[in-house]
Amino acid sequence: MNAVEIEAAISDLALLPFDGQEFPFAFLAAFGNKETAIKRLRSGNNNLSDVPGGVLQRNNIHIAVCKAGSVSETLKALRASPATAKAKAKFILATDGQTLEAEDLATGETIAPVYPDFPNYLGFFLPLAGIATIKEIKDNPVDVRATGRLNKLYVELLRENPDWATEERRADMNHFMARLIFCFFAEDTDIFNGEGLFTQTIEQWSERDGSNTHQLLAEIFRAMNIKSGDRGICEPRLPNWANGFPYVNGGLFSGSTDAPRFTRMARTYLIHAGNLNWKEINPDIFGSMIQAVADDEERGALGMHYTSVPNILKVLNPLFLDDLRAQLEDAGQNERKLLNLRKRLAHIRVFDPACGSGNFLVIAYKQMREIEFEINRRRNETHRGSDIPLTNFRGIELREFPAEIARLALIIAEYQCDVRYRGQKDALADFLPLSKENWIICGNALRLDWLSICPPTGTGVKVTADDLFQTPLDQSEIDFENEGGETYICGNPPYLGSRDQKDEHKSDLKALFDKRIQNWKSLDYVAGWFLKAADYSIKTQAFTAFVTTNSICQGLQVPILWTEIFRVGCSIEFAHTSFRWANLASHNAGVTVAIVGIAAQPRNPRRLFSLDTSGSTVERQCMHINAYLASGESVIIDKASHPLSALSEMTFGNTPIDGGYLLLSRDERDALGLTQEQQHRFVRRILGSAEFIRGLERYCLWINDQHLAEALTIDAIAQRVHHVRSVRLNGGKTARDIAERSHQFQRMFFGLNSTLIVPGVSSESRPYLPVGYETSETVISNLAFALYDAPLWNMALIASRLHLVWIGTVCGKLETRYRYSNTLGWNTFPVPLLTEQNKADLTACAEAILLAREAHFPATIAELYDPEKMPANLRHAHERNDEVLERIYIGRRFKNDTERLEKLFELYTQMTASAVAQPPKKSSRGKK
DNA sequence: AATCCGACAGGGT
DNA sequence: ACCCTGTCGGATT
Repeated sequence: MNAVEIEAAISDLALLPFDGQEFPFAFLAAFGNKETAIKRLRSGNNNLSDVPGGVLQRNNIHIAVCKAGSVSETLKALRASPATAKAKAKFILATDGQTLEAEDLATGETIAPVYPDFPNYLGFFLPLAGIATIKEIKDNPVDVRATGRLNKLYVELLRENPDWATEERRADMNHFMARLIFCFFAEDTDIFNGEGLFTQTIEQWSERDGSNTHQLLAEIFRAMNIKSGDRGICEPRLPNWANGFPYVNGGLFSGSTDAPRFTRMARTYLIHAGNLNWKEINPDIFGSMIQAVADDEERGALGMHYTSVPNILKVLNPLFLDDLRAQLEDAGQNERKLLNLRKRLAHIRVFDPACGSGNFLVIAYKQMREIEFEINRRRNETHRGSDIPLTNFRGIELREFPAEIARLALIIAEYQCDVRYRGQKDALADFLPLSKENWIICGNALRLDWLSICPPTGTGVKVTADDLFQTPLDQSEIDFENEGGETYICGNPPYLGSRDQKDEHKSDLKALFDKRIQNWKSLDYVAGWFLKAADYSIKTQAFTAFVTTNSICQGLQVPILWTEIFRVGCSIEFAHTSFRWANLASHNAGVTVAIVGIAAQPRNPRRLFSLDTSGSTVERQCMHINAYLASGESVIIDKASHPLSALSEMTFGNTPIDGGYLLLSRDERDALGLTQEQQHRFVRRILGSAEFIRGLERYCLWINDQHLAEALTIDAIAQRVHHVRSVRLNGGKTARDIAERSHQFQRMFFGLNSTLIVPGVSSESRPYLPVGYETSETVISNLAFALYDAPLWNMALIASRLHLVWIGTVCGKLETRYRYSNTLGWNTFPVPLLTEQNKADLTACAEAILLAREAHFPATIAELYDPEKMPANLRHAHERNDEVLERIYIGRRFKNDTERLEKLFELYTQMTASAVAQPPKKSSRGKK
């Protein structure tokens, strides 16, 4: 269950008449306990309580219902109960149906609301559902509740008004929801005259069956679009109950006042939502929660998508907030400096070209208001109106609903800041009517002209949007109050790997990259934002920082994207290396992201952030940050089809493309019922990454053409080949191309005498890359790389710390795992010319590593290279190997990985600069 | 003809 | 319900 569902369940429970017998079980059920678990507790089997009327669930909660007036004593008894400690309860809770007291035993936090109000403490109870660590949700239960209630309303309205769910009317529906949210907020914050005016008006004047609710709403909306001076003359006359609503407009209440039809339930949901305290809505996170309401795909994870404030600050602080705060610090009490800073604040534009529901803009705005307030405080002008115009916070968003919400979130943020810093009275005086300017553009950011939406100061650029999309007409008429100002571009644009892009995404990228660079089809969708930002920055001196999938700074994409960004004239000003971007949606694994800041005139020093092992941020300052987000001159590693140094050829393993029919478990192999001789002829051991690393047993059919006829006489084999064929015929082009030789892998490579195997993906926790020596009988699958019949000293290189550092930097990654590549990592690996003596020494080192492993037979590679348990003799063998190899490079051990990487980049640059073509080398690879 | 990638995916605990 | 760690084969070059 997610937070929204739990909220709904406990709210429902609190509304029911109190039933002492039932309460503990209903409470547990509300937090997602299964029927069977409840049944077991009810029967007493799993009830560990030693308190009268108590229910105790292990590792969870001890609940007791007591007679009226004895709640406090009962809680005391629960706290003192030996069973509470023994069962490791996290919470204790006592209630008599009048009041409820509970304690979080881990934190000592207690609550004591009157019974019907306990759902207000959702955040307190969330650890019961295992979502304790989410600070934003715990601190903002109102946002979760609001989301849940609006969602119910939204779903019910669409059910009753199917026409509003159509493409044409979705915009109306979204606009309608935005209006409601505004009204809910306004009635709880004195923006409307009278607390609860909106909800009460609906409740009093509409029919209980909901039949005329839409008419009421239409009238209220109409009122909010009529200035008070015009109220007397408008046609038709406003009814009295609508006349109490102020003129708001601001685009929010202009246009059609149409409202969807309500059912009895929808009306109840509306009132239920209105009864929440919207004053406490937190626009930082409310927007990202609520946007899921209008998104069919996201609705299942309602309230689970939000971008946490600390993560957003990872972008905004280095981009410009740190600098503002430093200037504030520097100003001290100096009048002139304070005024300069205030003026500077007023001319800062923040532009998020993928703004979603406005997270980044809202937080940037709030942070800037905080700084401005500090200035005003030092100058004793605390009631002074803000000089920071909301219209300097611009955004582009593709989806309509989030775009509506973003604008609303900014309006709410502005009001809340005014209340907080200037007081309720001043805040109200300036609030209505809303400005009608529209600074959140709904459109495709990759197709729109950013210069028009966020024009450079002093130029009169008109909207020149691309033919496909229309920019709102009045857009170019909005003046930026940005004369002599600064522009900061930020955000978290969508990521979409090359393979997962739809035609529309591809064509967006094509419009940007085609005719400009090669191989753009392999870029992630997010790359489009970086290119547009780079182009924009060159013209306007803007600074940009985006959250991005880390893959644009790894492997294949680096030479494609960054060569162009650097060519345009931008460089990386600051960066945050890979970290996991928490996404609460269960099963939706968090994605690994980086933050990259680019600028045409980057400020110094360059700042490179990363997370240390304990998860806290560390900052390094350096002269340059390269495209791999490492400190150092801009070196870009291109793929090479043969080794640049004098190394053996490494080949990609054999791809089955078999739907599982060429691959065999041991049981499947035995089930073929082959004779010893047949098995020897047609079946081989096969290794991919997992098999090699974890020592798993796997086999495959391996049929040479000259034995095909014989193989097909064996029924079990013939059937499998037949299945492979049909799988391939139904597959993609790659598969169809080889359908006519379905007894074989895509390729049939193997070693004549020996094979070195390097896994394609392996855990980053290991201190060395796994590499193994296998007999020629073993087949290497596409999930690993192979060196067929290569001298053993090659293995010494792969097993070295130097190589791990190189691979970890220049190859792609799977999240943060090492992902090996022959073309990007092995062929580019810079190695000094090795003497025969060097090779002999390295061969001895490799043998020593193999022997050290052998001593622990049958331990797997995963066990041997577990950083906690790596055996001492193996560690020694690797130390020795590193010692020998590093002496070949620089005559001593390297001090650290930074030094290793610098040397490797240096060698690589030398090797590629000398441009002496290496003769292509063919290894003695078996081929049939 | 040869591989690189995954707003992941699947197994283990 | 996380935590750990690498499948699989299509799309792209």
